[in-house]
Parts: sequence; structure tokens; C-alpha cells
Amino acid sequence: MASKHVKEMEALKDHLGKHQLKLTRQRELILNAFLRQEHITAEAMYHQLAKSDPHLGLATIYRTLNLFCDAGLAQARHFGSQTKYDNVSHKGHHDHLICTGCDQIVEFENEEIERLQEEVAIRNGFIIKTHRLELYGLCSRCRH
Amino acid sequence: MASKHVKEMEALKDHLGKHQLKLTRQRELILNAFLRQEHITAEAMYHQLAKSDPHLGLATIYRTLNLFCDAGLAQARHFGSQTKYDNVSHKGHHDHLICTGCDQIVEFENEEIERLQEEVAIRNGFIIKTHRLELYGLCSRCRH
DNA sequence: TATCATTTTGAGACAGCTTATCAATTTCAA
DNA sequence: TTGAAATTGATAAGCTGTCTCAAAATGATA
Repeated sequence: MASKHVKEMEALKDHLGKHQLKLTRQRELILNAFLRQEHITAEAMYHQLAKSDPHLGLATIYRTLNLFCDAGLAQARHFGSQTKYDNVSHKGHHDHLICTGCDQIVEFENEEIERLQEEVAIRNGFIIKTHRLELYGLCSRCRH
Repeated sequence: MASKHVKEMEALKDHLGKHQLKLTRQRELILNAFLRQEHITAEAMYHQLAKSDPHLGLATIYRTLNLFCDAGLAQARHFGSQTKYDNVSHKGHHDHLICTGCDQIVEFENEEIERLQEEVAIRNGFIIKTHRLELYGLCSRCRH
């Protein structure tokens, strides 16, 4: 029954504590559901959780996912008219190649790019927590 | 009076010709305004053009910017709840270092990263038109 | 240049996604 | 246990962007 996501739970509690926020049943519930995903929309999570908790409100899902973003557990990404919430803890960070022709998304990782990002950050006195890299263009099929 | 953006104008005419579309006063007007920007939202362009053309409708701006996307002159990018239209002919991408402590934004460019992005794209059969790279973290002051 | 089928426009209605509102409930420090 | 403060759920409201449609503009053709 106990969650396997102890580290993330601690991170959330830490954030809550630092901001005079409270740990609620809904927040625990949504966190556990969220951590099982790689990325998900609020709407999708709403329907998914409705099976076990029919009275969990959509607004609460949105609020909570945005809270996770503040806490550094999630990252919002806007796609067309929808927002997807990425699970930051999911196997490192993956970047995205996005085809503007067919909306196909290809995920990739590139250590060399990550290393150079780190370098840029250090040069500017920054410590990176997360990043977002999206390459927009046309995939081989959409190029005609 | 004549536009300096001859090449883009030709590209638009070419697209129009191939799709049984017509060249209108509004399309010329919006193209010239658009090409002066690096990126802009439909709303911003609406207000900008309202000064000289009070009766240019917002729907027309949206339709025309989407047309530019189809013609390969523009590229839509979703940013928060808004859509920004990038001027594809504008080269200088600047990427961003964003401090989550004080919201300070530092712009940077890194040719090596750009080169690696290109490499990743090619490996996946993509042709990049634009990209977006944002590094989130803490600046030297906010690190405590 | 006049004709006219076709496309485009402008204005507002409409739709989808997200946030704001607010009374009722829950949390948690004392 | 108590009570101030935060949170929730339901729904209204807000924001972007698209659709509708009558009127106007375009451009191929004569």
C-alpha cells in the first residue's frame, strides 16, 4: 500500500512545509498517480482517477499539477491547446523533436548537449535544476 | 513604399498560386508587419496594426498567420496559453537561462549546442526550423 | 474593361482548456 | 480539542483561437 515514491513524497512535503501549504489526501493521491506516468494531461488524470475517486474535482487536479511544477516534480509543456505535465523524475530528462506537420513527437537524449548546457550555466554563475529543449521542424514524411 | 521582403513575398505568392488562394491587401499588409518581427502573437499584431488599419479583424490575423505557417514563412510555437508565430527568416536564436529564484533571464548563444541539435535532427530524419532551449535554475545571488 | 464564380473578410458567436470564486470541509499547530 | 488558515468541489468566468455567414474583393475569362 505504501508508495514507492518516497523521495518525491519527501520533496513535496519539503515544498509544502516551506510555503505554509498542507498535505491533503488529494495531493497524496494525485502525486502517486502522477508518478506512475511519464507525462499526462490534467483531463486524462481526471478520468483516470474518477474510477477510484469520483468526486475528485478537475480544478483540484489542475491546482495540484501546478503545485507539482512549483515543487519541481513536474514540468508543464504546452501542446496545441493542451498542457501536458511531464514527470521530471522519470528516467532523467528527455528532450523533444516536434514535427510541426503531423504533431509527431520524438524523444531523445544527448549527453553532449547536456554537458554543454551545464558549461553555459557555470559560465553564467547558474546552477541548473531542469531544462527544456524542443526542436521544431518537419519529419521525413512531412517534408514531402 | 515597396517592401524589402521580396523573397518572402515571392514565397507567399508561390504558395497562394499552388493552392488557389488569392493575394489580398490584408495578406500583404500582415506579411510586411510580420517580417519586421522576430516573433509575435496574433493579439499583439492585431493591436499593432489597429493603429493604421482599425478594421482589420483578429480572425483575419489568425487566419493569415496560419497561412504563413502553411507557406513555410512562419512557425507557430505554444508558449504558456498563447501562440507565438516565429519569423522563420530571422536567424539569430537566443536561448535562455532562467533563474527560478528572482526570475532573471540571461540570453545566450552556443554554436556547439546548435550544431549538436542539428545532428540529432538529422539522425531522426528531421529538418529543424526553430528551437527552444530554456535552462531553469538558480543564479549566483539566489543560491544563498 | 466588364463579368462573375470563387475566395476572403470582418464581426461576432462559439468552443476548448484553464483559472477564479466561494461556501463547506479539512488540516495541523497550539 | 480547538480554531485559524488552507483546501476542496462545483461551477462560473476568462482567455485563445476557430467557425459562421453575409458582404466585399479578387482574378480568370471574355
